[in-house]
Amino acid sequence: MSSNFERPLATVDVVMFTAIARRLHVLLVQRPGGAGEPYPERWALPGGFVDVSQDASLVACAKRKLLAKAGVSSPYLEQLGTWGDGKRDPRGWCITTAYYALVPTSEASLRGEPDGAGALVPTRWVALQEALKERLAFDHREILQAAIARLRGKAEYTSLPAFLLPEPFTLPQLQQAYEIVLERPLDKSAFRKRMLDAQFLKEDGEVPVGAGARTAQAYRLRSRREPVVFPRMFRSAE
Amino acid sequence: MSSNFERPLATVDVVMFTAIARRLHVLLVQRPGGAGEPYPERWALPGGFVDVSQDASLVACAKRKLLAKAGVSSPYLEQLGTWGDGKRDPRGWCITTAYYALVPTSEASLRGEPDGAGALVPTRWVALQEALKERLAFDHREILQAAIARLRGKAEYTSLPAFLLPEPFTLPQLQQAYEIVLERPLDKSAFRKRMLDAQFLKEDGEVPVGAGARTAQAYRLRSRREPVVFPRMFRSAE
DNA sequence: ATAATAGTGTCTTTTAGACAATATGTA
DNA sequence: TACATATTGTCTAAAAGACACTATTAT
Repeated sequence: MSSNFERPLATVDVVMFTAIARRLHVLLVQRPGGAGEPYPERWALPGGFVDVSQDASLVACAKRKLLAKAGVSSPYLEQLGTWGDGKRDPRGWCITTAYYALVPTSEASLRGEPDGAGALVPTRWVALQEALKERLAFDHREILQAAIARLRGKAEYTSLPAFLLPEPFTLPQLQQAYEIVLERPLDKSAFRKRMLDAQFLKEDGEVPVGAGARTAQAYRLRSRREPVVFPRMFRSAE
Repeated sequence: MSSNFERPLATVDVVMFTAIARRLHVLLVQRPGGAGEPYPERWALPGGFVDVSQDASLVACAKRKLLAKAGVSSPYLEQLGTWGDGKRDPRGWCITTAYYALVPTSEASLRGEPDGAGALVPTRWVALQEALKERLAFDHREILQAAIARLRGKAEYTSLPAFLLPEPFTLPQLQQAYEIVLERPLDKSAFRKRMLDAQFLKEDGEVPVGAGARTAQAYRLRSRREPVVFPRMFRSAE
């Protein structure tokens, strides 16, 4: 019967983004160093085998890892893609479905989780620039680059960067989130018009903004599920 | 060790689109009727188990199915997403990675392939409207809907519908491809400006267009690999 | 000449970018 | 009051939509 094919290994990896000190960071974990372990002690994206007896679905598996590693339970989470071939894992033909998540800055608390043997798995937020210099395990560099491309691409025409902010937030903070993702300055007036016209924000009081300056209008997202799509890209992206 | 987890089943499905008689069609195959077969005799997307001994990668597996079922070897092919949980297949926890392909109209020749037992697997191009009425096997209706949403979505701001056409083609034919995908008429002048400004076409002679009418400029794609991204969406999509 | 379809031009509308000007809070 | 930052306004530019107009070919 067809279901008697040899089954490939199945894993889930998660690219978790957060903004720290005005720079994008990504969560990396260090692989164990034991004998027989692939890529011992290399840094890698958090992930692991799908546990058929525990995970109801692929996305449930991703959420489990998100909670275990970053302590967040419902950030923005989207499937990024699936990589599968006979060579990406020395243990055999292996499929990984990758997700990416945007973790609001304040919630980005680290959790050094004990692994199966009770040892602490080293875990840290790494600036994108540094992470791309690392020799990551498996094809995780390629997956990370795909995640960055997806995030940057969607930032050009959706409200996606808003999910990097804890609520409520101000328009200047939102603009800063965009600038962190896109790595270029945006015009203040055009930015504000665009955001307010898109109808995805609702007002939520005012907040002081420090050091003898005017208070700012605070906003919340109308929906934390999906970003809204703008009718046009930012111009300098062309 | 971690690789001793029970492995889920792994399959690949392909949503093949083509344009026939000014309507989008999708390729469906009929599932076998034998005892123990899930969804016997239901129509389904072409697909099947990843063959670890034969397929170098997931995309190679998708290409194999594309060649076997529709007889095309290098149409536009893009990963759509991956569905995986314990309930979508009665045979067990099953992951499927779905691809979608745009098959140029003239190449859409059907191949009734013999299956393992030598019987012919019923295969047909079905108009989208009809396909969505069918009670498809597994979660193939959901996958099909995701593919349609992706195709329509990308048609709003990329040159994707061009991959439905055999080369060379004319601008009016390209406009028709867009109208078939988007299911709404587009303005001729705005459409032409947009396409020509995007620099993804190169001229390739002229072609008569029949019945006492002016000949049309023919074009080819500069690249059949990737569609180009326009700086703005079609307006009526807002 | 006529019909049919390809291709162009013009005007308006929308939205972004540049950047100056105004508003409002704290020290 | 002075300063810092939020917020608004004005002008220009780019691109799309509407739609009328011109061009070219077969009969």
